[in-house]
Amino acid sequence: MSEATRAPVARALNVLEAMNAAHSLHLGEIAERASLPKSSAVRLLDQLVEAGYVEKLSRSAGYRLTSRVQRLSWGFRLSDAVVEVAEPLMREFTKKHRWTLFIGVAEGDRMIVRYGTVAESPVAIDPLIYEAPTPFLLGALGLAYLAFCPDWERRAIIARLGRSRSATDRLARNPDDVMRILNGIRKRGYALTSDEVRQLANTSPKSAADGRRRVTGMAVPVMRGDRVLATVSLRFMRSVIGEQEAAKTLLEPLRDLARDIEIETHRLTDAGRE
Amino acid sequence: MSEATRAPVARALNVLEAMNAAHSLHLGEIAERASLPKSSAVRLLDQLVEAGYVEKLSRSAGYRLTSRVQRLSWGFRLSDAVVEVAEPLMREFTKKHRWTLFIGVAEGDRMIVRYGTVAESPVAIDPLIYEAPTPFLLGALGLAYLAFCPDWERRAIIARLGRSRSATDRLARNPDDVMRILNGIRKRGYALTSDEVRQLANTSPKSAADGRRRVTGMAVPVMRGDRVLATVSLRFMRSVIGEQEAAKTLLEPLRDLARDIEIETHRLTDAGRE
DNA sequence: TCCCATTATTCCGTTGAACGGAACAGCTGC
DNA sequence: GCAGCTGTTCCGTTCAACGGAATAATGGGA
Repeated sequence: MSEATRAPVARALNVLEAMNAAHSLHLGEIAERASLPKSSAVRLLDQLVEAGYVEKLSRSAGYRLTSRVQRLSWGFRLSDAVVEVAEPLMREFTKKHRWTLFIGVAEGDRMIVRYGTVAESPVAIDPLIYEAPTPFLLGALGLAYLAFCPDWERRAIIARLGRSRSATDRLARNPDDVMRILNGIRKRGYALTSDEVRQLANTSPKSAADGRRRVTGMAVPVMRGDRVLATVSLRFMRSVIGEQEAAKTLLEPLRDLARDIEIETHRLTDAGRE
Repeated sequence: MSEATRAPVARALNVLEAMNAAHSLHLGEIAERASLPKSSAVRLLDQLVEAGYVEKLSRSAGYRLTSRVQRLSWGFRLSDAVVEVAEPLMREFTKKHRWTLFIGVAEGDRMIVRYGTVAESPVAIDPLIYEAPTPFLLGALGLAYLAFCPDWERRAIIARLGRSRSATDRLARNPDDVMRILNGIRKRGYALTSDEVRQLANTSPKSAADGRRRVTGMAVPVMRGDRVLATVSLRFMRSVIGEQEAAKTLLEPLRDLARDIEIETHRLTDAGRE
């Protein structure tokens, strides 16, 4: 028992990683890549065989991963990767520019806020509710998603929203209005909470959306090909900085942030092994 | 300490699987899905966090998988899945029809024999060498691959073989001959070792291929869309059963086998979770 | 605002599983 | 046939894993 943390699970996972990275799957190489004595490697491999993740072929052929290893990462989606890489970048952004950021992903017929830099911002605007679902049409996050997602996806979502029981979703009943607003967003390159929502809300007298909101969200998409992986929204108070000025000074950094997230996500999910 | 195998690694892997399958990732659900007492679940989750596979968000938000889980199955390719599902089906086939089967996948500029039902066959023809690489042009396995793979892939492989130092690969120097033979195979629906190889070998006087081989391979592809995942070859002795008769009596079962492998592979790799 | 039900977290004594060095066995190639 | 290498098995030691129970935090409802 020499040095590093004697933790069987970490070692076993190291073995699995080693097998995923290795070329040949002989005991020697596995043990070496996992930095384990061979006797330990054998024991752990036996357990992995027992558990069904690894198959032992023969003495000479060594071991092989089984399809069961897929179950260990099935649930990890691209949207999780985006959020993961986005978090540190978002914190950095907020430390520099003060305003709070939120990132959201689409899930079914609504946007889910997955992270926010509330703790890093000196300006406490919104509380952070993890995994908070918000209607597509009520915030910059959702509007940005709809504006930049592929056409077929946009049609599908809006059609579904129109059939929804929720009052806010039913703003999508006039697809023409929605499409006009989304076209404006696409042309401009970013979504704003206030004006677009106000426009939609006015079509329905008793809307929950309040035209006099003090806080505005400015959102841009994080793309992957033609798909929108997530949208990032910058929240600022109109009493401090007007929308014009916000767009002038903050839009560029916000777009850079989105681009950085795209690049890092790509590296994280498509990168080779080793 | 109650019942089942007290093995930390198996438990930890259960936790990971549970997290991949779960909807919400609160301690309660994770522990329940993994059939663990909560205190154990916490301990294992801590280890997974420590090892970087899981992230703890907050008390209320629970846990989340990190992108690192992908490393646990990166190396598992479709070609591995094919071989895995093929093995029991091949054994069944050989028990029924006596002759030995081999399955091979393409890897770079050669075919790799990944499994053979040598143990199940009463007729000992070939030894089984796991992971044995064989040249593309020297066996039914490789010829079947080349015949049925997409056109762009065929061109690429043949071009590369033509540049190879190996004498057998260099049979691909006359692409026209090769293409003519492959066309024949495609039209017929299966590849044979003997005649095609003899034709190629004759173009090069001192070839390793022996026209008087006693054993013939009859190979069909296992497809996925337009890609060839693997090829399966039936090996029989010409002294016992002629090629005509083999095709008449064994081709149909062989094709059924290939189809079954295709179906099962699809189920294994595309199936939903839970 | 307080209280209660629910859920997460921490503690701790016990125990058996994990550990690796070393001896042994099996295969390969010279 | 022998030498060298690689995988396998054995075994005494030790400490990490274990889970029940006490404790703390949370959130919802009145």
